[in-house]
Amino acid sequence: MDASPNVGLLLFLPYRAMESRVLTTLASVGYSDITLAQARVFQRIGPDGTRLTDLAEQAQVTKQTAGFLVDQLERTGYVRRVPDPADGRARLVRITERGAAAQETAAGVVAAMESEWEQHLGSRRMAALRETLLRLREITDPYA
Amino acid sequence: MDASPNVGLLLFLPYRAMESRVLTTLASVGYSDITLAQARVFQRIGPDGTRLTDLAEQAQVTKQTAGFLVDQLERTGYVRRVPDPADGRARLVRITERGAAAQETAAGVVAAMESEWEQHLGSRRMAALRETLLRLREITDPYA
DNA sequence: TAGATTAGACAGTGACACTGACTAACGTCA
DNA sequence: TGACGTTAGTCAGTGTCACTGTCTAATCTA
Repeated sequence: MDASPNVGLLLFLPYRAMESRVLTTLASVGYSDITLAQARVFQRIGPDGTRLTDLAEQAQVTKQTAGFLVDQLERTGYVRRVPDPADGRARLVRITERGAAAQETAAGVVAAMESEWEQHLGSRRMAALRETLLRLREITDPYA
Repeated sequence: MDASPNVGLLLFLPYRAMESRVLTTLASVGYSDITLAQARVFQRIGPDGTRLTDLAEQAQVTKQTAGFLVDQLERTGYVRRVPDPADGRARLVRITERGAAAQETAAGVVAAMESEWEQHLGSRRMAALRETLLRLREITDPYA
């Protein structure tokens, strides 16, 4: 198993490396009050706001869990809830200015790490990787 | 972000798909008392047994957490602890027969899923994916 | 043999994630 | 239009996971 790990595990290793780099960088520049689980929900919020139920579905957690995480994000000022004009039952989770700033920082880290990978793999392999993963997504992401 | 998700997220999606398929399959054939966190530790156990500290390092959790998970795996009969002949302080975590049976089932699911992916991607792309991920591992896995 | 290191356990705490039960708003259809 | 099923979200309670800090016993080193 160490000789040739399965592809699932091989996918996980770089994913985890990126995730933890993003989080430690965020913490080091002042966003130390955000956790992994919060980030996973946060990154699914669209530019015009997203409903709690949709966030829960995409992050594959229950509505209750998503609500709990959004509570925390709201308390620390990264998001706020506003009524959904289209549906009186629903509310939209929107990113605040603080949230947008954090998002920008995170995007920078992601870009930097991707370029490190490209350095190591070569741009051709990197492009092929991206394309292959997009294809794989078709059969592994129920929300694509 | 939905138009072109970052590579980190793209890596995560198939990984999660495989992980959850393995777990649900295990549960459906009688191994319903194993959790995700336990599985992550379990799959790092070598054929001759592995020390708790090594498991903790590879799974990137603390010794305490690893010990907690091994406790559970021991209680449900997947592993047992035996003294390490080479070091009186240490004990080796070994896979039991029940554990080996579960491991075989899991390996079957992984193989089936990989072949699904190969069907979808074509064998050439699949081989390239595997090779690229192995290269990426060099710079993203501290325990490679 | 004294001192530093290492393997592992115990206690306590906080973060997630779940099920189940509930309210309120929406949509439909007779 | 009003009863009925559905959907959005919350509240309460529970179990799992992962952490820090502290401790012991065995091992290694000088």
